[in-house]
Amino acid sequence: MRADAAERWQQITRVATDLFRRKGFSSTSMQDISDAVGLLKGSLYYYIDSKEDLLFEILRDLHKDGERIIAQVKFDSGDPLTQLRIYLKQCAVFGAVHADRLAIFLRDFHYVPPERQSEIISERKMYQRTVGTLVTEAKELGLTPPNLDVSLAATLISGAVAGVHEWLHPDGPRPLDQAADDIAEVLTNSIRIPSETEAKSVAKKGRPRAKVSSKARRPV
Amino acid sequence: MRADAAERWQQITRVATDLFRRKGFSSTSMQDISDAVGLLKGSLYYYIDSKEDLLFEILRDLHKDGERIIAQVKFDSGDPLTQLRIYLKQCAVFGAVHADRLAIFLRDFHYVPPERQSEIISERKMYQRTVGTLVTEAKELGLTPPNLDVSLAATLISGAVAGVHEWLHPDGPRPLDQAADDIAEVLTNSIRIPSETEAKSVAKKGRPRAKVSSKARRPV
DNA sequence: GCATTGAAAACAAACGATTGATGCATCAGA
DNA sequence: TCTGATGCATCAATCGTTTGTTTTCAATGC
Repeated sequence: MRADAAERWQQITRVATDLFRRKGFSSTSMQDISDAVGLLKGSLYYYIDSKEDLLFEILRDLHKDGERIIAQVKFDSGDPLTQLRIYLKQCAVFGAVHADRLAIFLRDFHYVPPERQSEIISERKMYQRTVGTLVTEAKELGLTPPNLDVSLAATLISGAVAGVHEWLHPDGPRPLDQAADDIAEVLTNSIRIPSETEAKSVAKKGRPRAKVSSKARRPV
Repeated sequence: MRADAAERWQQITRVATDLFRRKGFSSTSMQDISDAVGLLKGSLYYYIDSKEDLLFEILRDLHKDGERIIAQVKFDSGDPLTQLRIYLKQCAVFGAVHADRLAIFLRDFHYVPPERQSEIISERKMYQRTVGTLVTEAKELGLTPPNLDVSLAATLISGAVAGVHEWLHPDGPRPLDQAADDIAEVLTNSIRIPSETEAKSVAKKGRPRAKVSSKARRPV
């Protein structure tokens, strides 16, 4: 077999990932993909079975990468909040590194044929379940406010870390590791018991606030 | 008796909103909409100029509702963290109530013709700017950890509250007002100064876990 | 070392279906 | 009768996909 077959496949998935991310799955045509690859659109079907199949392959690869990352997280040290922090940091890094495919997953997953969805969807539930477990344990140990709604907090935190991919980039101004650390800390802090701090009286004079500027311009 | 023109228009936007939410903008056809409304697809063009125009009208209505809600928020009482809590609560309620159009906005906004996007996009930036301002003020007053990354925290909180619409429903098990209150509190708590709490020794049977030591210190 | 061969890889052309959109006819109510 | 509202037929373009053919190139035989 030709050695560049695998290379072509990688090229196709890479190009398709980029287009799906930018334009969305259903408004990306096979023509778009084949143009970017440099083939005729019919030739793509030598590598894939269908457009939905291509989406499935991309997301399944993401799924595998996600499983591998999660398996590397060590849960055997520290209190639940420390563990949660470590876990959330990993999630943040993962989101930044795989932002493209993650965005496609969160937005276009429903285009995957239903009978093939189950092979992918398990991972996300496990994400949320892991967070939920750690939050629950933290509350049982008295590390959280006693009236904390565990389910709500876990869902909120899961959703927050799932949205990180939209704005955290691996090549941003700050090192990714530091930013992910901060993210994990802020999110973990959201269920910690706050100290009763008084505001230092830094009297601010009349502050202009963000205001609704309705420049009702009608370009129509 | 031609007053049912407005009624038809409402019906069209309502049906389109539902379809756009469930299937996405680009995979919802005019045929789908006209079928649901009970007209032939050609007849829809008596009410709209184009498919993108219909999307624009829907999102602009959402935009207006958003502006109205924000204008009602009172910023003149309490410390920044209290104000932030109030603001985030309003955002959460808004997200739950207008979940359909918000989901469309966050996912399919880029289908709005570029020359019309500016009329809508201002609102979202203001959301984030308001959060950023309040977080900054809180830090200046010493209400947050001194090493808090203001920009990161604000972005994180904004993203978290923007994702609430995916899981918070007005007719959920808990009253919407209570749930939104909890959400706002948890998110505000994320930038509060935590107290150094020690975990109560709650013996957990089963697997040995959660070694509670003096690891409660926060690095960074 | 060169010609032959056969599968891999890509082209070329078309398929039927659907897309958003248009123009005109028609119908009903004021 | 006049006008707002809808039906009806159709447009060109594009969609994802299929089929048959051609090109490319490494392995093979001699």
